[in-house]
Amino acid sequence: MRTELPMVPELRLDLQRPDVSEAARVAALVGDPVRAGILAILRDGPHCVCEMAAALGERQNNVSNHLARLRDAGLVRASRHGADARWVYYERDEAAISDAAGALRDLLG
Amino acid sequence: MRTELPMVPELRLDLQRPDVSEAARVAALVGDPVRAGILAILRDGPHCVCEMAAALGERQNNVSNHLARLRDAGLVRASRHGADARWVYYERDEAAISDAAGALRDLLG
DNA sequence: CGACCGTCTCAGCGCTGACTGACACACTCA
DNA sequence: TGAGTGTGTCAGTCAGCGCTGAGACGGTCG
Repeated sequence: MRTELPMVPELRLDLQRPDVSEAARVAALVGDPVRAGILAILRDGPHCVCEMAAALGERQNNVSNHLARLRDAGLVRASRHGADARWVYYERDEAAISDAAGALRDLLG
Repeated sequence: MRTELPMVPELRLDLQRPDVSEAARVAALVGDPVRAGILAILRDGPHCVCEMAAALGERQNNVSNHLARLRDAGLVRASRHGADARWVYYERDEAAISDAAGALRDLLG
């Protein structure tokens, strides 16, 4: 039972709408299990699409779709393999991910 | 241009599917702008539903719906006002929110 | 060159989830 | 007791998103 609540209800209707668009945008991206799994797999270095698809139990084009979302958001980068350019390796953009984590930390304290 | 990539493509199909269910669950919750706004407003102490609805520009029953989602997840607590029990004040459960932030920090580094 | 491979793109479909309106509930006050 | 207020709940509706299949692209190897 909280005692610091005001004894008389005093509505505070002057509250400003907080700007949480960035945090919500990032959280909605990470909120998908496939995209969260991709970011988790890429923690230990670059991987190609087929490796991640196999690890996640998802089809390649599906993983590719989610990778495009993460790429558009700037959270991952793509680069073709030097020896066999058919393989596309993805890696995390740690700077962008750090910014995203900062927005979430600002919201969740 | 990364030079530490293997010169010959060696598929690593032994990757384990990482467990990101908790992080994805939390992120999907925070991924909604209304719920993110609620958590932001509650950073400066308890507020009743009508205050948050006014600040967010949303209807009371809609905010109440989102509060139920956050309540079921344990991120917020509800308590009726001592003087006028019609008002329901919500406050953040900092322990649960800290756990949620930990799961996201573990994923985003 | 042609066959094959890994990846990307996109229309289509199905389903989840947010918003709404109406109603019910708990409480206060005249 | 009745009206009025703040909140909760629920079915209905609809936009949005994820998954799929088919096709196209770029690259490799014979």
